[in-house]
Parts: sequence; structure tokens; C-alpha cells
Amino acid sequence: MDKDSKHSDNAKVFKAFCDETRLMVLSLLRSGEKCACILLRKVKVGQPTLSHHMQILVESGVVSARKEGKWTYYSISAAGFEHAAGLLREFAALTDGGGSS
Amino acid sequence: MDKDSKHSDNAKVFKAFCDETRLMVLSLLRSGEKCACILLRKVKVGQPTLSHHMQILVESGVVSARKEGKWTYYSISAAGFEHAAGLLREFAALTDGGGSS
DNA sequence: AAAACATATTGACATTTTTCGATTTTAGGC
DNA sequence: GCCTAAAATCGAAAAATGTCAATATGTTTT
Repeated sequence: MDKDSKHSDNAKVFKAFCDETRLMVLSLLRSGEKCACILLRKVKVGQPTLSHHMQILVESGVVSARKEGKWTYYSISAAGFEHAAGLLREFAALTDGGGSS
Repeated sequence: MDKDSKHSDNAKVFKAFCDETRLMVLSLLRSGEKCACILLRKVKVGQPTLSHHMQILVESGVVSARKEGKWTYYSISAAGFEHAAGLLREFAALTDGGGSS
């Protein structure tokens, strides 16, 4: 079981929370689904940059996207957060002896 | 209340989990306290690099360090993980209407 | 179909992060 | 004091990430 690639994947999930702008977006989404144009007015980055951040948030699973006409609506994904929380618990949980090497 | 600096601080906490090598270290620490020299044998980075990662882990609060003689022993900090988990919950929790802007 | 709008993509640049080699600091053994 | 070992610090190179300007794509309106 290649542990290394697993850690690489897990790091990707946590990277969603590593950037100040992304945390700002997540914070804004706490009050409900919003379209990119609304988010764009609140954060201090350009449109392409926001688009890039939203892509990272969606791919990490903590945000879901919904297209409707010209707009893309984003919202918090409860399942994505559960997954991240689960990983956190996993890393915090101590094993028994473990060191068989 | 300057939200921006708060997000900056929170991002710093999550950065502990953003790197593959750091996740590897956290994984190793699950089976108990270990000195840097042991960790060094398991991860595939040099000694100065490991030292740097350990500094980040300690400063983010998820790992605690204990010096004993020539050695430095590291272990998981339950409190640090609680804090990170709390932040995660905070971002996941929906507010009511919120938009008082 | 043309214009206007919302978002995505591309390409370049700047900043940040990771990494390493060399050196320094600190502690213990001779 | 001198030598060895463990870990930290310094300085620079390499890699990854964030940012923007320009352009492209898709959608609604006129």
C-alpha cells in the first residue's frame, strides 16, 4: 500500500484551507450559496484569480458548484468538510505500538 | 474586527497539513513520541529540511517538542489538533442570514 | 447576428515554499 | 580541552503557487 501517494492526496484536501483568499470565500459561503460575481465583489483579487481558487476549492471537495445560465453558484459541501474532519481525526488518533520496523 | 488577519492566521494552522512530508511525519508520530534522528531515517529529505518542517509543525501547534540531551523528541499535540478541528467546524457551520452588508 | 455579460482558460511574472550544502550551535564522551 | 553526534541556522537554487492582463467560451438580450 503506497502510503506516499495517499499523503499526497490528503495534502491536496488540506490545501483548500491554506490560502487566505480561499478562507475568505469559505467564510462568505457560510451564509449560503453565492454566484462567482457576488464573491468577486467581496474578495480583493481579479476574476481569473477567483476562478482559479474556486477550481481548487471544488476539486478538493469542500465546495460544490452549480451552473445556471450565465452564472455559477458555489456552496459549502458538508460531505467535503466531513471528509477533511475525518482525515484530521485519523492523524490525531494514536495507534498502539505500531513501530514493527 | 479585522477578518483578514484572522484568515491569515487560520491559513497558517492549516499549512501544517499542506505538505506531503509533514503528513508523513504526523503519520509516524501516531505511534508515539520520536526523536528527530528517527524521523530523519524514515522521511526522504535531508536533516536541515526536516528541521524546517518540524519548526512549522511546532509553530502551528499540532506537534510539541521536548529537548533531552542532544536529542529533540517530537509528539502529536492533542490540543493542537482540537484547535484545527474547531476551525474546520467553524468554517463548515452555516450562519443564519448573515448578509448584513 | 451582434452586443453585453459571466465565467473559464492561457501565458507570463512575482512571491512563497521547499530543498539542499555548508556552517554553527549545543551536548556528551574521551 | 578535543572530538563526535544531534539539531539549528544561513544562503542560494529549484519548485510550486498566486496573481494579473489578454483572450476564449458560453449565455442571455436586443
